[in-house]
Amino acid sequence: MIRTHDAGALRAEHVGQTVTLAGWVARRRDHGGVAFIDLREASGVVQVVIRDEAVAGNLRNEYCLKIVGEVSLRPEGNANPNLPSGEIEVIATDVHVLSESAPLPFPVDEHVEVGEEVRLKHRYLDLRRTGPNSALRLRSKVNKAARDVLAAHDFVEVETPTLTRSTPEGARDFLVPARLKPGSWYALPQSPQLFKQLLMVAGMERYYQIARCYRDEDFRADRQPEFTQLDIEMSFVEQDDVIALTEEILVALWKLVGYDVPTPLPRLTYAESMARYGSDKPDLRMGQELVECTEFFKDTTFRVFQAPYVGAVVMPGGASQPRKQLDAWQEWAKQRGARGLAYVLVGEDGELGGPVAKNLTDAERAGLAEHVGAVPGDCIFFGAGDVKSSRALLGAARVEIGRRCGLIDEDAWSFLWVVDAPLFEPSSDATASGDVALGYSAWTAVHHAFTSPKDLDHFDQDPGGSLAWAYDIVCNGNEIGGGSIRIHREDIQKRVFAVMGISEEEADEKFGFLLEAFKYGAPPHGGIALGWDRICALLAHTESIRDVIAFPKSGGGYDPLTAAPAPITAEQRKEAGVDARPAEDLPSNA
RNA sequence: GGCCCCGUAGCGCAGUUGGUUAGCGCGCCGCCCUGUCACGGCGGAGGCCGCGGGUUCGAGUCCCGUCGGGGUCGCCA
Repeated sequence: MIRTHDAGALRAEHVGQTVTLAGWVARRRDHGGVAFIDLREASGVVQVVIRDEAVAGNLRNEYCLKIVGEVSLRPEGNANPNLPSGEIEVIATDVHVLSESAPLPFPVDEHVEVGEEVRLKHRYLDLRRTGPNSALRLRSKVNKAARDVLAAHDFVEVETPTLTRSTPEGARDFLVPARLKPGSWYALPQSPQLFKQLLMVAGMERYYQIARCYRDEDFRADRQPEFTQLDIEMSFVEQDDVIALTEEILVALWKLVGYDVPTPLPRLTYAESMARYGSDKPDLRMGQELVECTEFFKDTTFRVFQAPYVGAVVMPGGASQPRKQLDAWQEWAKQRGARGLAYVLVGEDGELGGPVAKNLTDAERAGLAEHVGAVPGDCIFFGAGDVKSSRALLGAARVEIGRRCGLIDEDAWSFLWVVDAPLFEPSSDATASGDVALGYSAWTAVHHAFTSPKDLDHFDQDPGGSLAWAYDIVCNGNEIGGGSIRIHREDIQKRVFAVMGISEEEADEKFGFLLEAFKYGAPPHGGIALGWDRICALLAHTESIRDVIAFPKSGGGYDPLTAAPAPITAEQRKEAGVDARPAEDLPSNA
């Protein structure tokens, strides 16, 4: 090694030692006769004293240096308590410039706001900063912690192909031209779903992989075209086994940030979660549950509330919002596709106000506040209409209320399982191309087509009412993972396909290899996939998953650093076979 | 794909009702400075106001389009 000591690890106990350090100039304070250099490297920062002006004067920020010097106690009164190494300094006897630095595109400094675009373009500089740097180090520890837990349970880490066929997650595939078979294409996996099930047939029994997944969808704050899952599959297990293992992993992960996850984690059924929180990933760090009002308004004369569902959510102190703010809520609701957001203000005297109040009967006005749990000064928001969309609106309002009223404790952790998800949903709800593409019936799989029904005997008689052995793990309002017990019996699988309207030919074409594998003594199995980027972002206390990805892409799937995606040459185009005409295109899914 | 916000010096931003030479802080360059720690002082350089078009005597400012970024809904577990 070029260095003998880690700069940031030097303490008073090292005083008197001659050390060789290597690192970067974080800052230079040049006083002419004496200059101070903050030398930064992975372990931290130490102050280097240079008494030769000719040497110090030529140094600039982010020069890469080798320093030989003696560790010395700082003079009386000159210690810096803000620095772990603040009691000492290194008196340089030799300063060697390993590498100069051009003027920086942005300051490599903790306390300077820099736009994300320029940071990502020069991510290697951004990552020199403590915050971004430690996020990646944390991620590495997260990986190790998970691997340790899984290794202790005899899990086998297996890599699966990234050049493959489309997997049935329902998103758009990234496609790769096959040079040796012009006109044919690989798909990048949306997840290793099919492979991990094959590994169960293969008798691996316990598989995991920190797997890269690819989905060609529009981008959001929370999304990257390639992202990472901790992918797990186990044989001979039931739902509780997968849940128990997952909880063990979560305990190990959150231990890294000094939090003891209390297990077993609470569970909520999907139906209950939707009814109480209007969401399948409720944030339990706040209250403000939705209040069912359908029965309360069953005889109402107010037309808007003569609906299959009426629900409410209370905004504490919301009655004092100015009119402009209440109008903003209407806009907010309209943006979500609702007609508006009815509200009633509970005055300090208990009198109800707002445009809706006068439409209510005396009896309704008398009992309303108590029914929804509102107190004087509160605002009651209502959602009325069909159950699903009304609850979704109220659920979103609940979260928004939490944010605006500061009801969420940002230091708190709330975990829960959402279980008993429906097996199917009406295809009309799944407007996407992907899910609908699998079959042409009224029903499509909520999770995916290989999820086991809870009631093996009757699920196809009442597709809309049947439940799945599927479970989602939710943390602070984020779905951080989800999985299911899979179908391992050919007859059940065929019946599920039948409900979804997937013909034998189509099933064969899309994943015949899996169905074939299942003919040879497939074990009962199930698993889970954890959203690794989001989990790391939560642990790092950062908003964006970009902060825990070494080289993330920006909007539109653009990589600001490499400028990918990029055009290709005519030669590449020809060789790759991008324009080759296949013998015949597959039938359209639409 | 819909809607909203933002593009001004290397970085972060200001720029009035449309008005003459576009500012501030940091950084950068030069000089000075022996105890600083986000050191300090003096001086200096640095601008296609994202791009294209329009309105106007006159556009950083108003209008249309476009590109880039961010957010949100759709989509996506």
